[in-house]
Amino acid sequence: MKYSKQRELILNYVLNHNDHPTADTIYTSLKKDNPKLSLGTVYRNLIKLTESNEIKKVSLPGEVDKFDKNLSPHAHLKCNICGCLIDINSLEIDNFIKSISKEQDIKIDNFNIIFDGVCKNCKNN
Amino acid sequence: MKYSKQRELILNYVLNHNDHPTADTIYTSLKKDNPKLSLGTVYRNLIKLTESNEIKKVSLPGEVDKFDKNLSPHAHLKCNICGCLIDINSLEIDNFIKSISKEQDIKIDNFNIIFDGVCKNCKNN
DNA sequence: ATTCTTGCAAAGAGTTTGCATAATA
DNA sequence: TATTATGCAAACTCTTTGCAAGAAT
Repeated sequence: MKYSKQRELILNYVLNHNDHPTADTIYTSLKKDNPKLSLGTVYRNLIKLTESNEIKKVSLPGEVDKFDKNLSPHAHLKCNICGCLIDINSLEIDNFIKSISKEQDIKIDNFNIIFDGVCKNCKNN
Repeated sequence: MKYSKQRELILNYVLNHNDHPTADTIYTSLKKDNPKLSLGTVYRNLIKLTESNEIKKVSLPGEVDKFDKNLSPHAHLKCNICGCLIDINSLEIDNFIKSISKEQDIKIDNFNIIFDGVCKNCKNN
């Protein structure tokens, strides 16, 4: 993979944002200082960065794909109140994967877990 | 909601298939005996049937939406070998939801859990 | 010099929608 | 008769792709 300034900008954008940006968010934001940047380039680089495991893709049903700097296996919670999407890191996930694999006699290589509900902040305010 | 023959056909199709059909699969199949059926009608009815909780929608990342007659909360396993998509019904899921809600201090109303891996059949053959 | 990447625009897949007509209640 | 649903086609959103020009090795 050859170096490109565009790819560096895109990667840095994702690494510096905790809010799971979309391709279009990244494009619109970076275009301000890089008027020649094209949306195709953003898509192509997000795919490459995902394939090289520098970032992760997060797919929510009925929503545009989002990108995540958090590489560890984790779940997501979509809050119905504030609309935020937050990472859920927990040992419970690993326990769950292990016990369900054993119980169901299946092999789990990867998972996609999304909760709909209310985040900690909204729940306690 | 007014009765329609098209909606009945679409609902029955989903109820009689265990393989999580897509809108297009349903359309193509029903069109054989109902040449005037339109894809728009299929989409509109699948939305209505989902809203009235007669069927469920299953969204897999990067794949077309699928529809499911299994109304109980459950997970899915996508087998990397045979390509099948199977329902995972287990009490472990409920335990997981409860313990993670407590641990993270969040409220979970709904979930979307998809495993990638190897199904029981492929694993043991 | 060769290979990879870009910008641009067009095409693609899947889904939704506007509208006149038809069916249901 | 009033409301809801249909068929058809066009529109829409998100994403991918072909190609000639430009940048990196």
